[in-house]
Amino acid sequence: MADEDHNGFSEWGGYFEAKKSKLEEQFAAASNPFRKSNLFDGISIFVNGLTNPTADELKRIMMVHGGTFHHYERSHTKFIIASNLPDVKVRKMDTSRIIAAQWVVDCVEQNRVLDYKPYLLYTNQKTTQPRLNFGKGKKNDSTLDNSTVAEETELDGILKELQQDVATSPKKHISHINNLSATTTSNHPNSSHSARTAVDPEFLNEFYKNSRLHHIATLGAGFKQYVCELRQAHGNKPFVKRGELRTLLVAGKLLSEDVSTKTPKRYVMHIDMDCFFVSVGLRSHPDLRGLPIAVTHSKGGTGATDVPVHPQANRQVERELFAQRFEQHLHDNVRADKVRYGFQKNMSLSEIASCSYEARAKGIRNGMFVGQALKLCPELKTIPYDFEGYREVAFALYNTVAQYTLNIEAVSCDEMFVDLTDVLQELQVDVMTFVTHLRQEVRDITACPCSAGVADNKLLARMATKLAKPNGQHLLQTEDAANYMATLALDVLPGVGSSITYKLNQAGLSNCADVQQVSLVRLEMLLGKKMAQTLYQNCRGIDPRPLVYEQQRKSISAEVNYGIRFSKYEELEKFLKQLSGEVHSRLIEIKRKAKSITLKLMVRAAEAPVETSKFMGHGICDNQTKSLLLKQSTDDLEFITQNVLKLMKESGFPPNELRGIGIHLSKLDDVVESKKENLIMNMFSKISEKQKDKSINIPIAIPIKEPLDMKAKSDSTNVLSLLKNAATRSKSNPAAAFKIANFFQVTATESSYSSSSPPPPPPMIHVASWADCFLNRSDLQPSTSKAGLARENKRLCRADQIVTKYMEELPQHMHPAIHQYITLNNKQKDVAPTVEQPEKQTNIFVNPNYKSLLATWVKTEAVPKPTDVNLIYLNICDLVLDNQMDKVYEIMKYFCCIVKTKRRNSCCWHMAYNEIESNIQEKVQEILDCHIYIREAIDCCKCQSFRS
DNA sequence: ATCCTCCCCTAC
DNA sequence: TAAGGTAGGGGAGGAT
Ligand SMILES: Nc1ccn([C@H]2C[C@H](O)[C@@H](COP(=O)(O)OP(=O)(O)OP(=O)(O)O)O2)c(=O)n1
Ligand SMILES: [Mg+2]
Ligand SMILES: [Mg+2]
Ligand SMILES: [Mg+2]
Repeated sequence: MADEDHNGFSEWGGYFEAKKSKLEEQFAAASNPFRKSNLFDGISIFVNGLTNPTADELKRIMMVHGGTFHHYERSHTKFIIASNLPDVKVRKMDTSRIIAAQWVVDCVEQNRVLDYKPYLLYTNQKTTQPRLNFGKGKKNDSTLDNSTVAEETELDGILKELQQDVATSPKKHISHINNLSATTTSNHPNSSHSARTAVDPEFLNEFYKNSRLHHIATLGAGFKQYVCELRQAHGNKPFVKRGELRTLLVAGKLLSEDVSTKTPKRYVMHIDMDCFFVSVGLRSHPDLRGLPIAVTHSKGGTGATDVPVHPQANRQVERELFAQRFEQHLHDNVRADKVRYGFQKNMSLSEIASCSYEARAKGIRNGMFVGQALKLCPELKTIPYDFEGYREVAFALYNTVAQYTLNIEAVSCDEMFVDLTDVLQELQVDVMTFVTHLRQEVRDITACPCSAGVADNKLLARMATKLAKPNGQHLLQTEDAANYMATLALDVLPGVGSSITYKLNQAGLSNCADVQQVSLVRLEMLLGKKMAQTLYQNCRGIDPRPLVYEQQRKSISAEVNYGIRFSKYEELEKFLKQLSGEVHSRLIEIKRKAKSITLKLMVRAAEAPVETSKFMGHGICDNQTKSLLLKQSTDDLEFITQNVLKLMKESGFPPNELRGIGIHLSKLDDVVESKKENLIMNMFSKISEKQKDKSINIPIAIPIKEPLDMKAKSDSTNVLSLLKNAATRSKSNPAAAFKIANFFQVTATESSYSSSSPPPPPPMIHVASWADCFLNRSDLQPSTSKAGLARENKRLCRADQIVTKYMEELPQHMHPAIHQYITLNNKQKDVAPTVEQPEKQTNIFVNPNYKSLLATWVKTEAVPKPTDVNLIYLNICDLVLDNQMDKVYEIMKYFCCIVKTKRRNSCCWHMAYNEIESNIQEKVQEILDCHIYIREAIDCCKCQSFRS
């Protein structure tokens, strides 16, 4: 609670504190004196939309009977009370908690907590998981929080702070604000179906929500970022936790005596959670401990051995094709078995994300199909995913380690390398004593076991972890390394998978001992230079790689190879646009720009059956990739989308043959140290820089120091007022107005071309389509024709150059939102030149373009200025007073949406929104004696935790 | 030589 | 039914 004053948070103290205490007081005052029973003790509800009794009434009932009323949905909200909800929204929700208001009434009437199931609104529920939101704070989970140290150290504070702000990938950010005038349209609660194929607009969300691989990838990337931020925030401060541990160890007489004389030795630790998903899952299924368990989407049991299979799917054929194509996989045990048994009739092809060690004893492995696993172990129990839980435990793991050292190389959400040399040096403690303590701490906090290996390089540390698992630790001495390695199979080496193992096997090498006997040259012939070098060293236990603490991202992508079934180009195009939006928002999230766009396609192999064995799977496919080098790096959605569509068209594949689509952005520009000082000023100066190296003579009107002047004058340096001033000023000061109008008219003309109309079609020269090259495999060497195509593309690029230049350059120097806003104001001024404006500034929302303005504000300001928040609030208030409730609703809805999508992790923005919203609610209450129903507020655990 | 594009491979 | 993503390393072969 005391850690809100980092990163400009404190600016928010006032707003935020006010809100917090108000809410708390409200509740405390309302709940205590009037309580009649404890009927709803421990039960919380959130009212979504219009209900009978009303939300207010339900709130009163809950309070009177000891329950909790949530003003917005939280992760731990027990029930959502609703009467009917729009279909679209229902799909995004966990319908198993949505019940009718009547339940509350009936409970009170009978004075007991009734079974809620008869009151479920949606009975054909799907158990979907919320899609990962990395930036969401820890939820108030007792297993995690109760056991953390009572006193909050400084690092602790930073940890908690940063935990909120790390990169995210939330997947449920559309605002749910009920229309004020909502005469709730007729909905069909039971028509709610899951999005089966990518044709359904909800598919992308639904898929990502449920994709384990998406979740672990996102988490992994998040933790790499997290480590960077922790390190940057930490500076040279001491690690408080080290001192505590030292005291503890002194008390227990566990410090090594002679250590001070030892030559400093390097200690690399590798730490990894044991069967991560399973361990997390078992926390809520304690009865299943000790049994063979798997985490999977499939329910398991008999259902999984008698799964419905599409009548036109042919598992036998697919199995054989797979065998032909991926011969090398048949020598990989897991995959070979997957082929041999997995494709048997009616066996579930759902993958096991993680299985318990009891299951492993029966031969079950991570990644195996459920059907096959059930053959190995018919009593295998399955448990569902708990993505939120993985996030929490992963944070706990990282945070625990981070309190001792930040020499951490993040590997994945359940795994990292740590250089312990420093800590050990300071603590003068034996390595394994330290590791024991650390692991115990992780276990205490997470209730999940982990294992750790220590050695003097990463490879051996990994090997040591393998030896240690499960729930153990191991120190691998370098002297023993070569001998130990000799006993190992090849594929246990990191970087050696089924293909390389296969190649080596073909060459007569079947384990590390064999490879140790082989010359470097021979390995090079087999595997290429780099792999040979690595393998040559690794099989001897040598690994010179340093730990990389701050990992710099090199690319970003979004890919879906599941549920891709299109019949028309329009469907495909719609999906491509969605997917472009997805990568784009990820790109924005990391605040970078990309210079290269790659479209990756999975296309049904000619021989492969149209219906895949795995439900909605990609089956056997050929992969194709096509990339485009931009003239300049971009983060413009429209531009990216257009290029993606262009690449797609070039590919020429029929939509119905596609089985997977991915968009990759690479050649990212350098990271900018976010000096969010005054973005708008940067924009102005960028324009003038551009001006210099451009030979076109655009009259530049705003001297760089103009905004500076404004800054000085208008006591607030915020974007909003700057924008407003720029606009107003143009009205009151004709000279300035001329200049500004002049300038923006020029740029606006160019940009309206670029943003509203698609680029002109390229000259119609025959270009061999990408698919042509691919489909007529027999005709041409693909490489030749591809090269030809590439050449062709480049030429076309050059032909478009002049137009393209504008299209690419303009949007990134000045945000279209901003010039549209300003231009519009100026245009209006031109059209109806000017009654002298009174002192009172015009309401921002009078401008038809207010949405852009809002969006720009949210996007450009890392931390919203109180002045701006106030301004927005006052402006909306005006509308309320003016009884323009439709507009108020519209604004709030949009604002909420923007904050949620653009500022997922920024609690100061969440609070800004909440602040405005609650104040507006009050105003509405006061003036109109009614309430704007908001279905879902900003959904962020961190903010919530402040209030509870 | 060195770069680039289009792959393939691996890991979680 | 099922949710087969994502990032990085690196090789082959052509362009420069
Ligand atoms: N094919 C795979 C491999 C892993 N994972 C997920 C689930 C795992 O729990 C998590 C961590 O992967 P690990 O390789 O660390 O495997 P486990 O933690 O499950 O087991 P171990 O005890 O071997 O580390 O990643 C997955 O979804 N699919
Ligand atoms: Mg693990
Ligand atoms: Mg792991
Ligand atoms: Mg391996």
